[in-house]
Amino acid sequence: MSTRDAIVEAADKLFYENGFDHTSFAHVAEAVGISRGNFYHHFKSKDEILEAVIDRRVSDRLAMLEQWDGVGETPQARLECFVRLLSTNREKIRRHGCPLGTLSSELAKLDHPLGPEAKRLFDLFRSWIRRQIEAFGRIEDADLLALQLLSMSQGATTLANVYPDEAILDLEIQRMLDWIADLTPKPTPQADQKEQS
Amino acid sequence: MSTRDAIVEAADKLFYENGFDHTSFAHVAEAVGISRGNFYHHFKSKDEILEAVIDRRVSDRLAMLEQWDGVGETPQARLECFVRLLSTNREKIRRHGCPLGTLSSELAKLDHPLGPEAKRLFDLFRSWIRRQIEAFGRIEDADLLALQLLSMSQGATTLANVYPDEAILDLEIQRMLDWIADLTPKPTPQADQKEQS
DNA sequence: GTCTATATCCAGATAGAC
DNA sequence: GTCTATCTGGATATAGAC
Repeated sequence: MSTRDAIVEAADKLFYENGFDHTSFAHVAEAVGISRGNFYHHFKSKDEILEAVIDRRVSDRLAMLEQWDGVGETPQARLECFVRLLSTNREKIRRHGCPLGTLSSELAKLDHPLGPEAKRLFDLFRSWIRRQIEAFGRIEDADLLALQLLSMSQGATTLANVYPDEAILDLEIQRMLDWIADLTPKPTPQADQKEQS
Repeated sequence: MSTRDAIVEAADKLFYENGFDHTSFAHVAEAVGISRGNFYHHFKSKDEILEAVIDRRVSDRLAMLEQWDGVGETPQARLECFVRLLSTNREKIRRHGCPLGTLSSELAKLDHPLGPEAKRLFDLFRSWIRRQIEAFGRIEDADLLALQLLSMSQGATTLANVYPDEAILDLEIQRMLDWIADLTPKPTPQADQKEQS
């Protein structure tokens, strides 16, 4: 692996664990095993490293979403991949929150020019979830429902970070799974007022 | 107002807008109109200012919750005060997120010793919401439902911060109001119409 | 490409005059 | 109680040797 990639990988991890602003070159240098001065052969500034980290996260998540596209037979099974991600990473989430949400929040507070770039990560999930929901046939409100699932995941990860010692994340995960199950089109047993035409 | 109070007030605002770590004494000094050196007559360290800011937020929210206790006739009306708070502060939320959630997230990333103190702010709302729900007669799951409402508010504020230009916060607020309405014990199951469309 | 050495700046914190 | 002046450390960033 190239030194550049090693820097981006270590910075990605440290930005997540300790925050972008709080992470210094000294921290990254120690993690990679190089000297501080060496950074500037690969990056002109700290912001350039942040940009590379965001790009790395984008391509990483993009690859993951494309892999999920090949999972299961139903959009429900694919949406469950998203929820399962929270379960798999529960320990990290409890300690450091959501890698997307916390970065976005921090850059917003710093009024950082790359804040809008972090939004791309959310857009990635937003549109992928929307496509799954559209596969249910719910075209009109697919985007709103996608935002709803994203909102649930952000609420779950934030609370799990506040109360790391409680089983809150698992409860929220179950709520999300139930929500996905309720998305499935089913014959309406009780009187339903709607379905115009 | 004493200089000490002025410092805490300005620090509270700046910590919220720009983050605790990123806010320097120079920023606070300029906002208050005093010199940097004067801080140390009132506080021994920056962490002491943070502690005072958290105490201020706690007593501030406590007073607000006590005021809400006198609002309306039903627990539903009181819970709506909580949701209305998001609506009233929508512009600040879009720009800086939730004052509780973002502080808690930042202190977790910094591994700051006062991180657990920030949790007190969540506990305040958690127990207040729980009491309102218990007033509905739902004793067993009141705490879980309180966490659910807190989770919704955190998801809503985080997404509103990510997508400040969209009307996402208002949609989430409506979802929360619907959720509160569904909490109300209903005599006739016929009147139950959920939005499963 | 990687290193050491250093420049520059700004942070938190201190000392002491008034 | 407030100020100015200063200490000290750590941050980003640069220069130049190897």
